[in-house]
Amino acid sequence: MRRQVDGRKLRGEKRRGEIIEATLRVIERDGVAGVTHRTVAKEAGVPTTSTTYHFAGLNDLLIATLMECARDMATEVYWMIDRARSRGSRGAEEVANLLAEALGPRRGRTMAEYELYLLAARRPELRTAARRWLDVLTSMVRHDDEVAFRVFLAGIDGLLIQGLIDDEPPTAEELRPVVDYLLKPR
Amino acid sequence: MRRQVDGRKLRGEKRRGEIIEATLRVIERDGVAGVTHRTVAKEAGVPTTSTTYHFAGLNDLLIATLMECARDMATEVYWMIDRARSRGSRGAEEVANLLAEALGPRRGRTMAEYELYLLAARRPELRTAARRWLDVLTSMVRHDDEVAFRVFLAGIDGLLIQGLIDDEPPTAEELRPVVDYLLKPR
DNA sequence: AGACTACCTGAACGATCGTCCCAATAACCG
DNA sequence: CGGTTATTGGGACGATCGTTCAGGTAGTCT
Repeated sequence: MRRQVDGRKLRGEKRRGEIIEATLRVIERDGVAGVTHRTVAKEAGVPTTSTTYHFAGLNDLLIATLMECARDMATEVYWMIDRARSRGSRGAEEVANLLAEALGPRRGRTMAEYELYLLAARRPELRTAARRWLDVLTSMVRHDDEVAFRVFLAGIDGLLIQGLIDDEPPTAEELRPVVDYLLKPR
Repeated sequence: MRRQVDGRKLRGEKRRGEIIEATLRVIERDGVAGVTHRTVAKEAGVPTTSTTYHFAGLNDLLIATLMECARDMATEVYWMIDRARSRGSRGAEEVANLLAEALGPRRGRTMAEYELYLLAARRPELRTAARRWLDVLTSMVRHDDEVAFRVFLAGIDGLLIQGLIDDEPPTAEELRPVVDYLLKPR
């Protein structure tokens, strides 16, 4: 039974985490295409070979980044649903605000998430991670609403993607009627 | 007034078109990341320098490919709407079938379209081309249904993207209830 | 203290990249 | 027919890529 952890491993895993965060920043700025050992290392402020030491290859670095990203997405959208529910009929307003935020100040992050999403489409080993936030949300909802909830999630994805190619990001007010209609029960 | 076109330019534009088609095939197979002068040239069966002659750079090649792709998408979805309308209440079935087809046999093409979509998010000069099919469809619909139609288009996009990260593509039967709910009037 | 091990890093390798250069070809114009 | 021009294609340049390697540093263990 080891009571004292290896200080070296602690620093190593800390640096590993910093590299992942730097990778995410690079993807937000330049896209997945801009991710190389050297750009990530420069962003993280570490030597080039450090990224090859902590990750078997560039592929593993992207996988680890998607894992981290998926975890963030899941907890974030979890709290979004929670807040929207607690506000009752004002839920639509809350959703519209969050969409406008994702397409405005957090636009880079949203692009990064969908790029990793498409990366998962080509690499089966990434799919469970990419699906995680969908699964988390689906498990939160009543089973008799399953179809309505799937439509809701699909609508959110579609609004975000279409909002990404707008010349200027849509405001919460513009999004509001669409979200209202999307949430309106049949 | 020139009545006789230059035969050289005709062959040149034909080859230019072949390069664009080859680029689209490369994107379907390996993604935008796999697009280089050399891979495209090999796919098209032309020497490497031919792609740099007909396009000012790799960037222009991707732009031209997105243009072509957007044109195809617009006409394709135009006929989808047309067919769905002519079938009246069976429209939902038609839409579900087309979604299943886009996620099954035409999965590579669907991935390529969304990759180019995200590319447009980063390059403003591509946005009008990427938005073309949205605009074409929006102009087809009655103005009092605008919100409902936007929700419909967003739902289609969301279902396609989510279907791309499924381990096995959803069937038309699985898609059917969701599409039904999506088309159900409020 | 000495052996051990995990972490760190500068240098370098071969491969591939975008792009340029220039000669060759062939269709068009006068 | 000679001159012009658009297209073709082989070769090469410098830059950058992923990855390897060998040596150096510093915590941990006996």
